[in-house]
Amino acid sequence: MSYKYNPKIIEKKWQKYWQDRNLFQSEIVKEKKKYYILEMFPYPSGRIHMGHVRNYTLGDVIARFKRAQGFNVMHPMGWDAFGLPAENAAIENSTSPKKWTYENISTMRGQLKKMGLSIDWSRELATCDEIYYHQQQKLFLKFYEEDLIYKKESLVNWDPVENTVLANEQVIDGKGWRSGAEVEQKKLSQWFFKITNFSENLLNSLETMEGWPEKVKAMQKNWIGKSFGCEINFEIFSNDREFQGRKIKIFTTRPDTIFGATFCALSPFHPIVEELIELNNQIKKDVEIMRTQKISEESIARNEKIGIKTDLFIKHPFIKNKMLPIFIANFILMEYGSGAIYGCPAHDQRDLDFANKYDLEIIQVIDPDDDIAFDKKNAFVGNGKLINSEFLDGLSIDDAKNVIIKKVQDSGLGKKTINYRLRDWGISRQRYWGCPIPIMYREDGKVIKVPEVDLPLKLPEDVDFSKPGNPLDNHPTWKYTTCPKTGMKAIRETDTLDTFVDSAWYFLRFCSPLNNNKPYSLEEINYWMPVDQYVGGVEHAILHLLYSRFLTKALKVEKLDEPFESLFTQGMVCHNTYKNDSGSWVYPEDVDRDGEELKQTSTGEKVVEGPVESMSKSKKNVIDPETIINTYGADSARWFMLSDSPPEKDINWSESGINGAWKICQKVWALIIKNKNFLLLNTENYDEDFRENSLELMRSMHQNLEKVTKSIEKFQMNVAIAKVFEIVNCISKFNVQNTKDEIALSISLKILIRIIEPITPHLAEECWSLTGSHESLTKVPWPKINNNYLRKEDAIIVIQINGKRRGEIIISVDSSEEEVFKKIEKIDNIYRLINEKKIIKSIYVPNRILNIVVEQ
RNA sequence: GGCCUCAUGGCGGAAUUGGUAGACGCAAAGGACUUAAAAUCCUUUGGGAUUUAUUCCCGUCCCGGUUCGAGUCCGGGUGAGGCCA
Repeated sequence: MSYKYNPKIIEKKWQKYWQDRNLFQSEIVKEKKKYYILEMFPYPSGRIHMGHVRNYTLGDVIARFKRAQGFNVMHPMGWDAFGLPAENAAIENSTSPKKWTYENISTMRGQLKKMGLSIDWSRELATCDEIYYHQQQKLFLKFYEEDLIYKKESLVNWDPVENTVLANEQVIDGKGWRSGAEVEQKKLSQWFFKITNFSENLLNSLETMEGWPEKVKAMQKNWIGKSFGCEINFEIFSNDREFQGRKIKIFTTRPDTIFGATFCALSPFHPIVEELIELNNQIKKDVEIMRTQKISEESIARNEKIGIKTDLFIKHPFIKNKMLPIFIANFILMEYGSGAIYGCPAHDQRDLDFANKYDLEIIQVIDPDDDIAFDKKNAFVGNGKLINSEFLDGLSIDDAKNVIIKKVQDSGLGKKTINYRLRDWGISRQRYWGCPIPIMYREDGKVIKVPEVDLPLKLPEDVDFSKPGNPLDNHPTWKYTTCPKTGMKAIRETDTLDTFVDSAWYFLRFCSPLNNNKPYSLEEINYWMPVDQYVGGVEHAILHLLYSRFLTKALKVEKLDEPFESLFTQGMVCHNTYKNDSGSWVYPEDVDRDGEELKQTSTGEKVVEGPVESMSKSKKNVIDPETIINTYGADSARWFMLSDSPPEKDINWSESGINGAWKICQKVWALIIKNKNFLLLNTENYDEDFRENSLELMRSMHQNLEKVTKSIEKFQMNVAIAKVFEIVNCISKFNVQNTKDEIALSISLKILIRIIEPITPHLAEECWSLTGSHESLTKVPWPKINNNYLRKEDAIIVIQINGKRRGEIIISVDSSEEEVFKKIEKIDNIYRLINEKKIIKSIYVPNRILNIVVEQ
């Protein structure tokens, strides 16, 4: 047998072994405790990348670890397979999105299998499978009936050249990514999920979700953005009888500043504005320009604040004869509050910028608690006491809010309101490669559901991508149909569903992926859900995770309220970037190190090393996982992904890192081969009665075993790896002197093999086969930690004088303070420091530290 | 601008949650083996001082505090990152 470990042959061998025996197939076993481990499923872009390797290695370690601990583990895999890139590929390579997607899936499935993941492939699904979107269409109709889905006019990014709707990420600097045309805002009728019905629920549940990172919970909390505010109805003052005396409902989160209000601003989409533009051509022109601008919170913050002055005023409710001018302003969202605000320039930066621009009055109503000077450029938004505010004077901001809200309510002017930043979830996409929406519009104007028996409503395959716009809409026949009840002519909905809908329930579908009658089976869900551990990138902290939580709640599946018990967000994989003289990015494998100089192999150009950044195709700082697996083996790649950096932090890919991983795999193999005769010893009943160096070995084995176990549980894979190193070092140094030692060594080697299985499963199985066992290591339980070996006979006690470390002693465990004192008298260095000095006090922590405080 | 994280050797990072700072790995240097290289193995490695020791001083971004004792807790600052503006 060779001392050199050859992963190429051995990894293939065990992958086949696992597959042939269906070792990772999972089914309900009522008497066993279940464990559902899930990693965020990949988009089938073509090939796996290092981010996937890290993500799925982490999940697989947990899956294998939990299996070893006796859990009934489900570890499925699928494909987030709908989406825009398939359409882009279709246009570029004149292939069909379906063909492109399934080919990619096939490639990537092969790559994942090469990683040796313990996945239950019998549960594989792709969201573009008819069987999957068939069930999703049923869910759509269910939610439509329950009034959780509705249609309304909404703004979209419109590319006037491509004649198509753009996703936010396709708008770059306000221009279409492909055409470069100025993107316009266009109103389209679109489908929405009433996620806002669940705002409070989604917010409250966060409190109880202990398995989630605080960071992610904080992001979701901000996103939902609950705030208390006040609606106040203001009366319009105008010379025009049309408007005079009418009311405008204004929303504010700062009702305390009402005496500092100096203007009113309306969204360009406000109903009053609709009337105004009919009367005044200039306003109409200006508003129309304003309406084409992108309006989002972000762009509002960045864009210049622009207002259109109207002839209207509102009457201040508490200051007699005070009139505030009404503007139409580009920084007011119709979707937030009531689409109308009053501006208090002294205490809101946005309002101040606006007031300065249009030369409006600025009235300070808050007197800062601290001596902070503020001026015409910087609004004061800190804490303070009310001034210039009549009956509010002298109150704190919070008190003033309560008083004014009460006053507003008592006088019938308005009411206290709770406001959420969270908007309803727009799920319409004017795209082809997505789940068709099972709705049709009858010629009499009625909206008709496609009957369940007619589902799935399939995507047509003969589509033409050469024309701009939505291929479904352009299809010559697909959208023309007839109402099944009346026979009237009808036109199908040509929007498809946002791919976030696909991924918001796939974790439920994994429980019964082949069920053709229902989206999910209750029995399976009751057993498997919730997901015990979800692992994925933090970039999905808000949308995907919030949508998944919403859908789970909306489905009301018995007691299931939250889908993911625990969440872990792993860091990214980074690499150095390289640029050549011509300024273009260079692939790392195309860089040659010639002493200090870097050269591009293919062109001979000089190369400059740039900063370390997350791997991305655009910067070419990518390493292909398959190349790495072919060269070093999957086990080395897996080891590297877990070592060094904590999983939640970014990891930097390095040649020396993967080399180190390769070396340790070889080292373990060499260690096992060297001692393979001892592996055959029967160690079943030899767990006690070790002495001297074998006792030493057993102690460090069990101490480290405990640390490995706890570290994996805490997701500190880098620490677990460090402890495995210590175990390897201990065993390597061990000298066999008698038969007891042989047993101790044999036990230790078997522990080592068992605990590296989650990390390097192929290597571990191969080593295990040398023990004479004919069983897969995956069936062998995790080693038991024997507490006898954790207990020590001696303790090292650190001696401190006045808090400074002055030495240490070794003394039997649980010695008293007196015994420790007795012992240190014999130590010159310590004795000389405490001798003839008055001991003021001493602090003794048994088995750890003795601190003696002496008079200086 | 608001909220939230984080800051430890040349590098990635440990540290029983207030109790020996720098585990483990990488890199580096020296040595062994070899005709040579690779591989492997051994030794050293936070900085400084000296009397080279069971020595002393400094040291976890900076300033201050609490404590017998602070990388860990509190206050202030600086810097980096994230989310929301």
